[in-house]
Amino acid sequence: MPELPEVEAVCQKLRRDALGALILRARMLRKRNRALEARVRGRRIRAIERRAKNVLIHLDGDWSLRVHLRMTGNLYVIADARHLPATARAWFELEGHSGLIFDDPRALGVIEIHRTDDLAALLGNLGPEPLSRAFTAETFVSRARQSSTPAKVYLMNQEKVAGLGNIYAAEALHRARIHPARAMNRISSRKLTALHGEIVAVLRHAVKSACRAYSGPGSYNSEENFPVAVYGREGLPCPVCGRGVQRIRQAGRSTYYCPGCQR
DNA sequence: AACACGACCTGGTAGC
DNA sequence: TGCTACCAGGTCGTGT
Repeated sequence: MPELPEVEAVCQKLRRDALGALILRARMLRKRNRALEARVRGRRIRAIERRAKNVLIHLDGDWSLRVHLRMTGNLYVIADARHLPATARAWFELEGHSGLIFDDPRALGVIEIHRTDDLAALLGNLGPEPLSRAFTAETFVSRARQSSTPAKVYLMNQEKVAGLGNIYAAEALHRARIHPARAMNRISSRKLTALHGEIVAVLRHAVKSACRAYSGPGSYNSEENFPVAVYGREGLPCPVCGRGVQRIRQAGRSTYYCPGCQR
């Protein structure tokens, strides 16, 4: 479900609610994982960071949890650890009876424990963080020009840009006026540079919206605050030109775009 | 190398 | 109401 902005909101809230907390015990609820349960017991949460759509929870003793929320995952602290949601995947009892919950109705998410030192290799294939200095227009454009992949599919590839998903890839392409099926190496450098800027702008805006809207349990309603132009709006008028938004299928996913604006 | 597709899971909703 | 079909903000492995 969540893309970079929603995962960022999860991390920021988790820092407020769980940083420094001691894990008294853990329980994997769907499928037992005794190694993980034993390894986190008695450790304190020392840092929480996001890398692409992964939540990294660093513990004492150079152990780290990697959580990927995939489509429906969520990670939050509840005041009373006994009140588990029915869809909880994992439960970490913290000091003071509170609980860190990995909630995941569709059970597509991932939770693993690794030596902190091993994370770099594990996540080594991910592309640059789009909100970091490493994501420059120059490197984005030069890499893009070497690929014949359709623009939307390219943007969804985590090895090219880390953290974009179906919504914000579509929105960035709409703002840059690029057709989602256009091969990257057939887009001008000028337009690719514009696309780079729109990726950053869309994500910055969406992070703010997601952080404002997110409150823990429940869904990510960032759409309430982030004004989507095309995503999920098949048949509705494009807010820029008024033409009907179209939906096509790319790599098994729905892509929304405006046939008037995007060429 | 680059792409499409199914698998992984569950739940919500539209249509008959 | 009850059934079916299809949809969903992600990623991986396999096949062409």
